[in-house]
Amino acid sequence: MSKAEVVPKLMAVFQQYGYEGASITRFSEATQLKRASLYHYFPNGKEEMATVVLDYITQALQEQLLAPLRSDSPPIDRIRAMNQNVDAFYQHGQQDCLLALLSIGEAHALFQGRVQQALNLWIDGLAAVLLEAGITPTTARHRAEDAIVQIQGALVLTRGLNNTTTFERILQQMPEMLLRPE
Amino acid sequence: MSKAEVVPKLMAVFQQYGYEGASITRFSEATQLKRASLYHYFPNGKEEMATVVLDYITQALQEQLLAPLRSDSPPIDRIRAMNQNVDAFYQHGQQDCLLALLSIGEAHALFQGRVQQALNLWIDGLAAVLLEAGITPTTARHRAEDAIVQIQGALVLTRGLNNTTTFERILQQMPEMLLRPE
DNA sequence: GTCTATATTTTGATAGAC
DNA sequence: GTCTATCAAAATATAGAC
Repeated sequence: MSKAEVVPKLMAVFQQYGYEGASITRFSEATQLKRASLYHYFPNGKEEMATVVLDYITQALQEQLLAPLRSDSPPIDRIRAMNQNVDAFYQHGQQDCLLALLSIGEAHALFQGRVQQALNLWIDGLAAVLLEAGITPTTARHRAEDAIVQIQGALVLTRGLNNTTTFERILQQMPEMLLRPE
Repeated sequence: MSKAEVVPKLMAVFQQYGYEGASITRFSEATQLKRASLYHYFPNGKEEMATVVLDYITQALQEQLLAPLRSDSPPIDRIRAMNQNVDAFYQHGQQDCLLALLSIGEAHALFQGRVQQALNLWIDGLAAVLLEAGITPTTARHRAEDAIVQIQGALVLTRGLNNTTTFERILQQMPEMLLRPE
């Protein structure tokens, strides 16, 4: 099995259990590899696994969420395209966000830099579209932050209420929220 | 030391490390009690501790966040009063929300009922104020959900960006967001 | 109510065979 | 590259003294 096949399975474990809840045993079950095999791929254990997974999702962020924002369609259609992929990315809100999970507990100190970088990529990508749509810079930045705030908050509520309707509603109202007149 | 003095210290550990990251050793350090003493108070260990902490914060939610919503001031002032306490409750966004943390990993199955109940109390309390302010029922429910979404999302961003400005801005714009014309 | 001591299980990690 | 075997450390939990 190649490393490229292993990483998404590790990601799934981190997404389900968070950093401290993700044990080597759980990784072993998810990948069908014994503990020692995992250490062959990742000599520094869990911390290295999380680093690789973070790089993997940062690339997914760029390809699946940011790329659609740079098409030549009208701004509102680009945001809708991103949101369709957001919906798939988080499985209608049923999948936790790793950037949020890796900010908790001892993971926070370890991965703060990478998490911050990924979130800023996302915010900057959204703000760029809003600028193109004629929104002023400060407002564009604020609204882009609000979009990520709403996605992350909706994920929390989806889990807490055990119900994806809020997540879907938030995504639906987001394009017009972002592009409303100032 | 009484149980009432112990509970807030346990809460702080859960808030910092999440459910799976909170170990009996960390509880022992935080309370200055040896492991066995903690089992004297909570024979069922960590699960019972989390249950008691959840009841404790549900009460704090009612007293500190919901009570201000039932004053006889104008709706906008009541929401502002709640938000002042939200700001203190989460220490300007620097303290994680236990309702979010206890929805992760194995904690989710254990505490889903209590978490859902607490979140619905909060949403219902906010929606009631919006109804009094003349907002129609469906919109009131949606906006109340949006408020909790924004608070939770802002907490995630505060941690991820290592910066409380977004949290403060979200709280500041929330009263007018909630009461804007339909 | 708090402690020491101890038992048990789980976790993280490594050595070395194939 | 994957495994078995093994270890040390940490975690959960209990018994019983004071």
